[in-house]
Amino acid sequence: MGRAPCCDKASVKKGPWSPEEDAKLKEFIDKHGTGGNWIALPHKAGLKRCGKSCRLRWLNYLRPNIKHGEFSEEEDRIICTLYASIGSRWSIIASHLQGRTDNDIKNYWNTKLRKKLLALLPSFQKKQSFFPSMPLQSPPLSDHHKSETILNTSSFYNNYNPNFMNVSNNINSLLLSTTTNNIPTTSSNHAQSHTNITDLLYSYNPNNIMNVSNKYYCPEVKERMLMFGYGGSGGGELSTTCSSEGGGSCMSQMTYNNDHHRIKQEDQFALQGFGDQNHGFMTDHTYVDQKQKGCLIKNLDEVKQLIGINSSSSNSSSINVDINSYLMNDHDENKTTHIITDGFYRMIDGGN
DNA sequence: AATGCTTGCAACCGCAACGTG
DNA sequence: CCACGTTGCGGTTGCAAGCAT
Repeated sequence: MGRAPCCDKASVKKGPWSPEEDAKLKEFIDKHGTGGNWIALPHKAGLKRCGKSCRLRWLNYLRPNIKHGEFSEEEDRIICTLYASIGSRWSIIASHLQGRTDNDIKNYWNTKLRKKLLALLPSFQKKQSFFPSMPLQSPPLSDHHKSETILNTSSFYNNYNPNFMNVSNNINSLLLSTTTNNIPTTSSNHAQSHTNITDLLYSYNPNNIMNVSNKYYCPEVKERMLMFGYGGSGGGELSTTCSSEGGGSCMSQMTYNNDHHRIKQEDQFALQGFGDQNHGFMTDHTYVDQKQKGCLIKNLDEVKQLIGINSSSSNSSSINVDINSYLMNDHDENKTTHIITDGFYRMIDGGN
């Protein structure tokens, strides 16, 4: 037995909104607000639309101060930074970009920005093995996405070369220098594997392996690492056997207990601060609230600072963008979560 | 000019979280 | 505490426009 539909699908219109519908919705909300009830709104406004559809239309298109059009380099960097930190939490990312909607950012990422980053991947293809003992699998691709040739995760890791630290000097040059011509694609823009870009963003830095304990636990990261195939034992547990010594030959060791609710509730603490105090980019050392223990980005200014676009420096290459050496300090004794996530920024920063 | 392919984006869908009685 | 309705979110899809052949 399925859940009750949110509206009578037989009597609601679907598909693109007409200018008349837009005008009706906008006029109604301008006059009366949403009334705190989107389900009832279309009826009151005289629209033959589902409440969810009205809400979406308003939020993504009709509400004031929506910004459409090209994303700036700064916006690119912010998106990349936040994506590397928190993953596909588009609403959170959108909250850091004035006038952008989560849908906009999601589309932009999926169609353009990810390609820029993927363009970096061929640099790793011919490299030597780095995670030979670490089986990885890609998530299933939707039909929409299956047609594209992708770099598989295993080859990415298996072909690691420490020299990849020097691939690019900074994120700015990365974002500017890559073109779609470099991208190993075949037929569909939809087909690039999320796995691969995530691998890129999460690529491992051996210099950091010794520093990952007692850092700052990022539940989203833990969750996502499993989503992207690091968890292989089916019951939600993963234990990657590897050495964390001698320069590091493994990136993670963790146990996962399917505690998604807890993870979700910690979202509220996300974006308040993040980083690795051992790498000297935190502005203070009081940011770890034992109650919160979140993956925390303090604010946009900090993000900008971390990625080298603060007011004091327009040269992002001069700044160590070691912003994702998070975060591994799960105080639950039943779990250990050691994940390396700063490779991306180290990589584009030349490994400093 | 016609056709097929690719791209970009608006919109839909389903699920989880949240709020309320 | 529970049930149920609503909201918010992220993944996915459909389609129009642009591009290549």
